[in-house]
Amino acid sequence: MYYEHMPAARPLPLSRRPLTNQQSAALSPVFAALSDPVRLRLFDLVRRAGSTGVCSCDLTEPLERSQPTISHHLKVLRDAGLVQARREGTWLWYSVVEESLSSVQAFILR
Amino acid sequence: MYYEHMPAARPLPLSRRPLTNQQSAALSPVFAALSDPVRLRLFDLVRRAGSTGVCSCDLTEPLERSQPTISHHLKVLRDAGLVQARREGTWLWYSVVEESLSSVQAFILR
DNA sequence: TGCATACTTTGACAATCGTCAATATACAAC
DNA sequence: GTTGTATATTGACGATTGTCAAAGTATGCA
Repeated sequence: MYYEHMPAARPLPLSRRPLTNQQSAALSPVFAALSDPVRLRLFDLVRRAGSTGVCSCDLTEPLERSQPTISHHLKVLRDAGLVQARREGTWLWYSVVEESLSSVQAFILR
Repeated sequence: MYYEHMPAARPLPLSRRPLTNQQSAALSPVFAALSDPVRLRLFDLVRRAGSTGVCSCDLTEPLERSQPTISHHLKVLRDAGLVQARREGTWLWYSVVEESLSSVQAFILR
């Protein structure tokens, strides 16, 4: 059953091979970024704002968390490549990175 | 921009409303279950085994973790509803719960 | 320069997590 | 019963996490 015991002459197509260590290491941070309920709602609010984006200051109230906490969560989402920030004066406008969920989508449909 | 300021007379369709606290609380454990690289590969190996399933004893070696650790991770995946176990003698055959990723899929396409 | 606003970083805390060794449980065969 | 195999649970450990108060940084304006 373990894949090492399979014949090597005809390798499976790439997508049908077991997830490699590197693949899982690259993918798990995306899942981790969405593994917190506050971050899930945060990402949803940002996505809902569309290409215009949403000011970070408008996110603390609906999520009932302190401003540093929201800033922390936004950094996690940013580090995972899920959202991006665009500065406009003192404001930061957050918007989702389009197709950032494609790796998750690919894993589901794998 | 905050949704409470939107007119209430014509509510958005259910899927276009902001993620509720309950929805995020129900969804985040699924993401959390897949947020660890070892569990990601574990889930992938189980899914790869198809409806036949795979014996837990065949999972410790490829993942290079101790038996209790694999057992722990399998429990996390089980609690998240991602995999299920069927006993056959002393063996436990693990298989994925079909459509267990539908909630994740729904969130992505939301 | 100074002040105000928007946001980040630091530091601390309790809580949770991933891991393993040791132990316990479940089942089959004898 | 005993013995052996498969899996789960317990307990401990360091590491990471979510949270906030406090302090720091950045930008704009007077």
